[in-house]
Amino acid sequence: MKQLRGRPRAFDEEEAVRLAMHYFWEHGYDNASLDKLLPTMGIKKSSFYHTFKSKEELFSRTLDLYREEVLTQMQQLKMELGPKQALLKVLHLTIEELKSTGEVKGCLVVNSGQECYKKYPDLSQQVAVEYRYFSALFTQFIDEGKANGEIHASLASNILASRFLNAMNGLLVTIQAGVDEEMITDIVQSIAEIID
Amino acid sequence: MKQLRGRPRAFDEEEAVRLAMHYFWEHGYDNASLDKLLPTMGIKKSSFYHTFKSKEELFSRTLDLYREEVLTQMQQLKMELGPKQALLKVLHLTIEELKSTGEVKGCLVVNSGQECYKKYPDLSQQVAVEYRYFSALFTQFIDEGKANGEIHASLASNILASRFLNAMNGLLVTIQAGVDEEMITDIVQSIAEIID
DNA sequence: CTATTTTTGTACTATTTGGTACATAAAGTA
DNA sequence: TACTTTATGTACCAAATAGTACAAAAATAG
Repeated sequence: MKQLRGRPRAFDEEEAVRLAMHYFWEHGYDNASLDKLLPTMGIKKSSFYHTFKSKEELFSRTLDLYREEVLTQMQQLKMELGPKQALLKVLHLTIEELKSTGEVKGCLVVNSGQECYKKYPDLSQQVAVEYRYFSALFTQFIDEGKANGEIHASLASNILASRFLNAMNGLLVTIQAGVDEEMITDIVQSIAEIID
Repeated sequence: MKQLRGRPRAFDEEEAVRLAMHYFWEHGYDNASLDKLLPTMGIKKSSFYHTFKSKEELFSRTLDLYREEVLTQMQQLKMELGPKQALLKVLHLTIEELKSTGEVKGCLVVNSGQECYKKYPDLSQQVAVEYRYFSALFTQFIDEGKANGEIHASLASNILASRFLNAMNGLLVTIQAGVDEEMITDIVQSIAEIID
């Protein structure tokens, strides 16, 4: 699968997408202008448009990459901590980030869901797809937690997963609305109890 | 308090702010360009900058107006339905909107919290202020519901209010992420139970 | 060495953005 | 009527935006 003809590419495509992903994650889609994105990716405009069709196409790839990476990391956490503690770890990572940096980036997929809603139908639809991956994994983890004996909640696992995800989504919004840390701590506790 | 000198204003300032509020609510702050906002408000650029300092200043006024209007409407609902049912009505309005229009505008203050976070510090701070008004009213309603005997939850009212608000924030995000209506219905039910 | 193919660097473009300049219109005041 | 004050209409502007044009560079194939 080696290069046959023409000038060889001077950058790693996958790595460029990864760098873009982090920039989008930090700044959002619209707010990530190409003029700042391209230096971050370490390539020039001509290379960009030669490799990627458009800004939207690049963003679409970062959404896929993000979902892949998060899912992989969660599987890793599950191996280390078990399914229930893995879910709780994801929850706690948010407030650890808040306490250490004073800010919170949130979830790229969830953020994009809000930013793209009613504005970028294609991206919006992709967000729905990516979200279902998270939902499915959370459901699976909860199932395993029940089998484990770690989770005692009686409701269906997919119901518990959607409630857990919903409350976590709210948590990000609530933090961004500037609610006191004390309240945040209580909310986190109440979210954890969903999968008790 | 009548006009003394100079050409009289040809538009109603309060009404212009209200029209702007609805446009911002529908399209978001950044996405509401002056070129579309001004026709909506029914005024020209010169009048706009003569009356309002800047786009940001106008938006600040719409945030205040929005909070005032929502709080007034909630007081009205409380008089009609009592405190607990008023809170539940606010919750249900979201899915009624979703079912009738297929979309959801959300809460202007909450939406702005996310859009302005890390980008417009002044607006972000104002959002935190407005949010506290909501939080305080929700707390008060829950207090009254307890006194009423309608609400039996044992936790402190401000805790319940923040959990209720948090879950409602999540609901908007979850809807925008494209989750099935079946799940949404369950989530709504679980939110209602917070103030049972 | 020449031709072909692919990538890259530089310059440009058309549109949209929030905001200004400035003359004119419409009122009150002397 | 002349003067002052406030509001409006039209034209403009500088910056930023995503995306293009095109020639030069760097590789392989013959």
